[in-house]
Amino acid sequence: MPVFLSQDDALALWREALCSSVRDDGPDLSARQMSILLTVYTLAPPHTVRGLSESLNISKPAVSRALDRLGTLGYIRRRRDDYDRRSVQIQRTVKGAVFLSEFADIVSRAGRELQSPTPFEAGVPS
Amino acid sequence: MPVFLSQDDALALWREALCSSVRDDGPDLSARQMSILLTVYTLAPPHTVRGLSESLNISKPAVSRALDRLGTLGYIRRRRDDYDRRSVQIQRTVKGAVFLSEFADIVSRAGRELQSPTPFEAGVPS
DNA sequence: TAGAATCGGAACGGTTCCGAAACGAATCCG
DNA sequence: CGGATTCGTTTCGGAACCGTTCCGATTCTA
Repeated sequence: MPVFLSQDDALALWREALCSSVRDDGPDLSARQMSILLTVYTLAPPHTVRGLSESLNISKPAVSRALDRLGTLGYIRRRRDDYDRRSVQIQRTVKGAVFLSEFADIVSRAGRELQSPTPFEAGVPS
Repeated sequence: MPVFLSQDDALALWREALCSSVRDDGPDLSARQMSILLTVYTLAPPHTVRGLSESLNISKPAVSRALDRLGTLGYIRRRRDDYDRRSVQIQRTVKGAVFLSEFADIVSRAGRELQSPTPFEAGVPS
């Protein structure tokens, strides 16, 4: 079901979740790295370097490097495709699933704690 | 008003919004950089390097460098505090407000489109 | 079977980031 | 006044990342 968020709520939700993750010493992933990780874990496989590169509009080497980083963190694994041995399939790991599960909790909690009154108007500088 | 999100919805919302931003060639901000930007724009001023460093559990030089990056993008501005000239106040800019407003729209749209269309749209092998 | 196309990744030079330590400037305090 | 403290920034060596280009391996195709 759809969820309707005002601009202020959207930013407050994002801030609360992101700051919580940062405060708890979560890995400092870039937007690209996080989007790759989420794509691999929430959309149907198979996931390849080329597919991620095209769907996210990122260069192939950038995807490859992001996978290096996510692999170092233990969040994904590369596996050669047996039917097309040029290809590599990106696979999920238990550690990555745990990380995203905890992250989802943080986002859920941030949503639950949303207050209606705008903390401060997102306006222009004085 | 609180918003209740299941784990799956939380991750789907985050993925859809983040991937949209990445696809549209949005700046590849790290979690730390984005959390600083959101804090400056959605919580009441004044914002200082030390305050951000403590509230986000990041080292002071890391905050200073993140502000360099956000300043280069034109999203924030530094301003010497006239009452304590050791301090620097982090100020908002029109460009930063525009960026966050557009980002909020992306998040809102992602929420609105939750669990509606095309569960298996991407990455289907040819 | 030979050539073209596709796959992921390595090499390259340049930029950005990290934490620790040290810094100048400004303020506080004894 | 003068020493201690606080503030933000700079420096350092080392690591990660960027896009471009190129490469070996594999598969497709004529």
